[in-house]
Amino acid sequence: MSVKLAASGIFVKPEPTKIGRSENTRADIMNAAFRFLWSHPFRELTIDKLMDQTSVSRPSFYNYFSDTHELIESLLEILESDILQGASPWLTDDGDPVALLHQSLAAEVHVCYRCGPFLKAITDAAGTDARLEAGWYGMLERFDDAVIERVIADQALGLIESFDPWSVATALNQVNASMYVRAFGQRPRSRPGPVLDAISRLWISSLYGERWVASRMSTLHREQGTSR
Amino acid sequence: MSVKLAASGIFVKPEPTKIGRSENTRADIMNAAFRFLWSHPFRELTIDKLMDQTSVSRPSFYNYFSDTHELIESLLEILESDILQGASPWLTDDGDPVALLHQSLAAEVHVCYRCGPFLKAITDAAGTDARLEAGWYGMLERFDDAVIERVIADQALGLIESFDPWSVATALNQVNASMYVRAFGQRPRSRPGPVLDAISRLWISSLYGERWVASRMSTLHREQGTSR
DNA sequence: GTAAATTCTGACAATATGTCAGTCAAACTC
DNA sequence: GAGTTTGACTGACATATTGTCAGAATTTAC
Repeated sequence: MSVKLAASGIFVKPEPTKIGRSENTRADIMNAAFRFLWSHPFRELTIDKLMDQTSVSRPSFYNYFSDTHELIESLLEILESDILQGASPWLTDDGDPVALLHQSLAAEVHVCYRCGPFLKAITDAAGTDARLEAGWYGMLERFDDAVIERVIADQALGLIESFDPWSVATALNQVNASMYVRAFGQRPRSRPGPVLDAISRLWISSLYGERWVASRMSTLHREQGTSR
Repeated sequence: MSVKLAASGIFVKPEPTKIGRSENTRADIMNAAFRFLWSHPFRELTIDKLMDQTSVSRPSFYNYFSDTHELIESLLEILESDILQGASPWLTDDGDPVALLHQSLAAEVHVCYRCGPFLKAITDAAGTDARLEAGWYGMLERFDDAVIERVIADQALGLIESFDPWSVATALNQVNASMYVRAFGQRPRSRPGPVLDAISRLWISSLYGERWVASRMSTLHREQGTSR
């Protein structure tokens, strides 16, 4: 028995067939949180209101999470693997780097569009807790490292101009994260098309040069729906 | 009698010579907050601890601000004018657009480096209060609008390729804001040089094309200290 | 010097959090 | 299937922070 989270594509599944109420309760809480955060900001999430949406009482929350931040952290882990997976073409595959980059960005936009309000909840929550903030920055740094690695490889091939990859990679990943939060974090969400346009322009022009940008933009809206 | 905020360049000045304890107390509180946020994250700011750093008692806080968010909002207003002022060359002046843009970005980096931890406090606080969040987004939108206006003007002159200016301007401003918070928001702060490098590369390559980037980068570290 | 106005504070009520001892139910033993 | 063990659950409590208010204290006006 696994529970699908509405409109998010994220599953929180307890042990598939095993009985034990514990794992079910944990998934129950996580699902209630995700559902709540889809229509309310993180600041309105109290443990009281959250547990009202489950079958157990408020103190039971503390059997599974030490506080709301730890709960968010658990949800964040699920999200990270989802995003990384979509971003893999450019990071790992061989082939036209500009095409692969665009494909990866499209996939990332797609995932983040689908969980925008939750993404916003994470960044809001990160500001209120040191541990979660470290977790969030840790995730961003893992993304940075992956991008840096790819940039260095392409610099060695002469595809990318030789500049300090660290600061540019950091900045580019920041663009994405902050755009997703701002554009998709509150409903009604912005349409993903223009966001992908803007992000693609920044990544491609600052890494590979603007001569590639125009060709990508024209086919953009046809491609965006197909990925992932 | 005006009080200078340590290492920030921001002044909170009560009525210059007038007596009246009210305005002095208000400035006293704002300065205490700024000082506190320089070395502690926003989440650790309680009204109790804040007012311990002033000469009056905790309930007095409510004579001046309805809560901590309103206090941050007041400090934000001071900051906005500071930043806008430095960014004016590219936005309003005539001349080589790439040079002016670089000059504006350098000034903005300079200001934001000087109040990095406070900037982080604002974004953290924005996540915990709807009104402050609206104020923060409002400020970002005013920046967006100014950039859009300039982009449209340069597109009309053929200096910038014709693309949807809204999404690109939004993305570019997001780069800056999020980089400032991440790089300068926690001590030890990153050095401003590489941050300016990365930001400049993104702005210049995505707006005017990468052929301008290299020339800017070489002179960068000599220029950065002189502006403003 | 006295009255009016403003600023300040001690004490209170409200809300959310985290803890814990004790209860309850499932599952295991024989 | 009765008794025991294990783990999940809950009511009640202690704590922390917030926001309010009536009255005290201080400044300003006359």
